[in-house]
Amino acid sequence: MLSTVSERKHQAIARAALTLFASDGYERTSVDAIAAEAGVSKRTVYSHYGDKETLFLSVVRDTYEVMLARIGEIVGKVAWERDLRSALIWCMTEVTRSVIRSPERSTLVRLLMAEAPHFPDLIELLHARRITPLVAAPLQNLTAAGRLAGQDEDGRQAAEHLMALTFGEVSNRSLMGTVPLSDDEAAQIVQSGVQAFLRAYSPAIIAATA
Amino acid sequence: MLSTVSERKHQAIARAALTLFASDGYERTSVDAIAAEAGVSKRTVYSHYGDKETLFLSVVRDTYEVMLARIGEIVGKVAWERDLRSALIWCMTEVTRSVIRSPERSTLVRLLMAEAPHFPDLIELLHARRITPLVAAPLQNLTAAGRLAGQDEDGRQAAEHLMALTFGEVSNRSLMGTVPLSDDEAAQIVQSGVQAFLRAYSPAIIAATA
DNA sequence: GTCTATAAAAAGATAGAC
DNA sequence: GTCTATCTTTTTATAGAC
Repeated sequence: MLSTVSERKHQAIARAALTLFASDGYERTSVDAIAAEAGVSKRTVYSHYGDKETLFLSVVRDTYEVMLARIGEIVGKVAWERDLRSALIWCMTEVTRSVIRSPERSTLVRLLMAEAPHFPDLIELLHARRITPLVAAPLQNLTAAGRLAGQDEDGRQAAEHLMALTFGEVSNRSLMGTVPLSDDEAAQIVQSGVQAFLRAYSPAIIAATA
Repeated sequence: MLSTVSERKHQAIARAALTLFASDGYERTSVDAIAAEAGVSKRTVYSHYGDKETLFLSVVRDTYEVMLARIGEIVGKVAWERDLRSALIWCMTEVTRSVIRSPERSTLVRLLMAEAPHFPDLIELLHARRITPLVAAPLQNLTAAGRLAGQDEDGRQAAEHLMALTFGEVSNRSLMGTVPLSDDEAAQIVQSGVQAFLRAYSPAIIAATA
C-alpha cells in the first residue's frame, strides 16, 4: 500500500493538513506550514489538491468518514442481549473515548462547527446527521423487544437524547475538546447520563406515567 | 446615555465588531471592515481598543454577560409554583429562543467554541460555567420541596441534563446556529426534551427504581 | 480624538526550470 | 511531479497632520 512516492506525499500532506487545521483552525493554517510539516514544497501541495479549500474539505470529509466507521464498529460490538445498563455505558464510553483520545477527531467536531458557515459542503455533511441512525438502530431493536420504551418508531428520539446526555455532556465539559478531560471524569459523566436515560426510557416508567 | 461623540463611536465599533465577528469569525474579519461598518476610520478603532484581539475579547465578554443576564431574568420569571411541566417548557423555550432569535448571541456560542483554543481568556470565561447554576438554583428548590428528585444536593446534575436535553439538542439541530430553525421545530425539541427530563427526574420514578 | 497615507509582514497562488 | 523564486493581494498596525 502507498507504493509510489507520489502516493506517500499525498498522504503526508493530508496528515499534516489535518494536524494543523485541527490545532489552529482553517484561516490560521498556512499552506506554507502544511508543506513544511509534510516535508514537501508548497508547489507540491497545490499540485495534489488544487487549492487550500479543496485540501481542507478533503481531509475533513475523510476524518468524518473514519469517525462514522469507528462509531458503527463500536455499536456493532455491543452485547445488547446482556444487562442493558452495562451495555449502554460500555457503548457510550467507547464512543466518547474514541473521539476524546484522538486529538484530530476531537477537534474535528469543533472545526466542523466553526467552519461550517463558511463551507456549504460542510453544512451538507453535518446536515445528513449520519451519527444518530447508528445509535438509533440498536435502540429500535430494544424497543421492539420491549426492553426500552422509545417514543417514536425509528428510535431516533431516544438516540438523540442518549447522545445528548452522554456525548453532548462530555463535549460541553471539555469545551468541544479544548480542555482535556480525564478518563475518570468522562466515565462519570457517561454513567450518570446513561442512568438518567434509563430512567426516562424504561418501559415500566413509561407505563406508570402514561 | 451615550452623550459624547466618542462614546457613541465606542459603542458603534463594538456593535460592528460583534456583527462581523459573529458572521465571519475572528480571522476572516478585518479591522478595516469593522471600521467601515462602524462608520469610523481604522485609526479610531485602534485608539479605542488598542488592538484587534482586545476588541474581540471585549465584545465577546460583553455579549456573554448580556446572555447570562437574560437567562437569569427568564429563570426568575418562571411560575415554578404552578404545573412543573409547563413551567419547564416555558423556561427552556424562552432560553433557547432568546439565543436563537438573536443572531449575535446565537453565533456567539459557536464563536466561543471556535476561538477558545486560541484565547486563554475565553477558556476561562467558559470554564467558569456560570449558566448551569442559574438553572440549578430553582431545580434545587423543587427538589427540596419534593417535587423533583435530583441526584445531587445542588441540583447541578439535573440542570446539566435539562440543558443537554433542550438547549443542547436545539444547538445540535441548528448546527450551533448555522442552519435556521423554526420556532415550531425548536418548541417541539424543547417539549420532548422536558418530557424526557421529567420522566428521569420524577420523584415517583426515582422511588420506583431505587 | 480623528483622519489620510503608509509601512511591514504574511499568505494564497503561479512561472518556469528540471 | 517536484522544486525555487516570485507575484499579488490582504492585513495588522503606525506616522504624522489637524
